[in-house]
Amino acid sequence: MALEHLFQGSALNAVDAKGRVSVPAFLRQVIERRGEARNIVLAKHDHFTALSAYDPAYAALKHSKLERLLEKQETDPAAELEYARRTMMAFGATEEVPYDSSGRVIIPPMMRRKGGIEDLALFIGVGETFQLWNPKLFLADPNIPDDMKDIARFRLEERGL
Amino acid sequence: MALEHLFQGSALNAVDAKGRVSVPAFLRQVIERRGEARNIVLAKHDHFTALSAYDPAYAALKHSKLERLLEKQETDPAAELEYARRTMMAFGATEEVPYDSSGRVIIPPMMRRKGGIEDLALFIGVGETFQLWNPKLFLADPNIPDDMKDIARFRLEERGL
DNA sequence: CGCCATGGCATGAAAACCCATTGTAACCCG
DNA sequence: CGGGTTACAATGGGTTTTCATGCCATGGCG
Repeated sequence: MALEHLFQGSALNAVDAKGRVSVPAFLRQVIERRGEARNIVLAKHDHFTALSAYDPAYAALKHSKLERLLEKQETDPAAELEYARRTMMAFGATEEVPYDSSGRVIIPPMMRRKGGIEDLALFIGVGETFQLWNPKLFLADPNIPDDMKDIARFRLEERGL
Repeated sequence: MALEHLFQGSALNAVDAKGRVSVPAFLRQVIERRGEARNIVLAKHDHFTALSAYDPAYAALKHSKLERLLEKQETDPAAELEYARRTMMAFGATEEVPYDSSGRVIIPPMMRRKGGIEDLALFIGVGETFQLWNPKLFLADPNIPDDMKDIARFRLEERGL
């Protein structure tokens, strides 16, 4: 598989009182180039207290990826259990939300809690998908490279924070 | 992988008050031969206080390389974390900027700071990618060969600096 | 009848776009 | 070989468009 259009770049946007955020235009462009949809799929990130996001078309791709993973591991019962867990997470634990004409989505309350999102959302493109972080949690996470944290700090500064 | 068209040569261009720079025509030609895009991807250089730049097609190539690496390593959690870090650096820590009809890009403020770029940008083609340097930092860096510094000095002289 | 969710509108800042100027390098023609 | 001319590159400035975001209007539901 080789996706033509990849998510990249970073931005820090405000979450308003209603839980709305502008999805950065450069990410929306990728979504709309990949397919027709003006929706994004939100999921809790596998390893981080953050949200993972992508376009609906990518969800299908993700499914086939999981299948390939299973096939590699043949008939190992533990692997099958792992597969069941992952597919459940990949589809059950997600929410699809539309963005309006000005590019804003409402982050569903459950996702907002799962991702630890408060009044600021740090968007980070990571190729096939992008992530939404609470910048505070991003800076506190020991698994994030320092160079990335510098970027988060810069984004905060840009806003005078 | 072996790219057909390689970046080579050097040039010294002005950064104007708006943060704009002309990307040298001979570098733009390589970008446009490699793909359709009229964009460049900017990233902080791994080792130097300078920027690394390339075309979007090269970014996609980099991505598929990372993916293949991951699939080889099965589902080891440590490997997945490492993959997450790498993709975050490769895509989150970069910015894609378009150049206009006269071949200029605006260097985003964050990149400008990370690369130490002030009012002059020294472009250096290094094959698969090219670099943007503050000529002052270039001349001061002990890791740069003297012959390269001579070139930088010559570019400065050309401008009467 | 009031409240809350949702979608549309208004604003200020930033970025993309367009045109004009200058210098330089390639080219042509005598 | 030289002089003139043309083409293109780099840069300055001004104008329009887009973006993020606050605010308001609308409408369904209690």
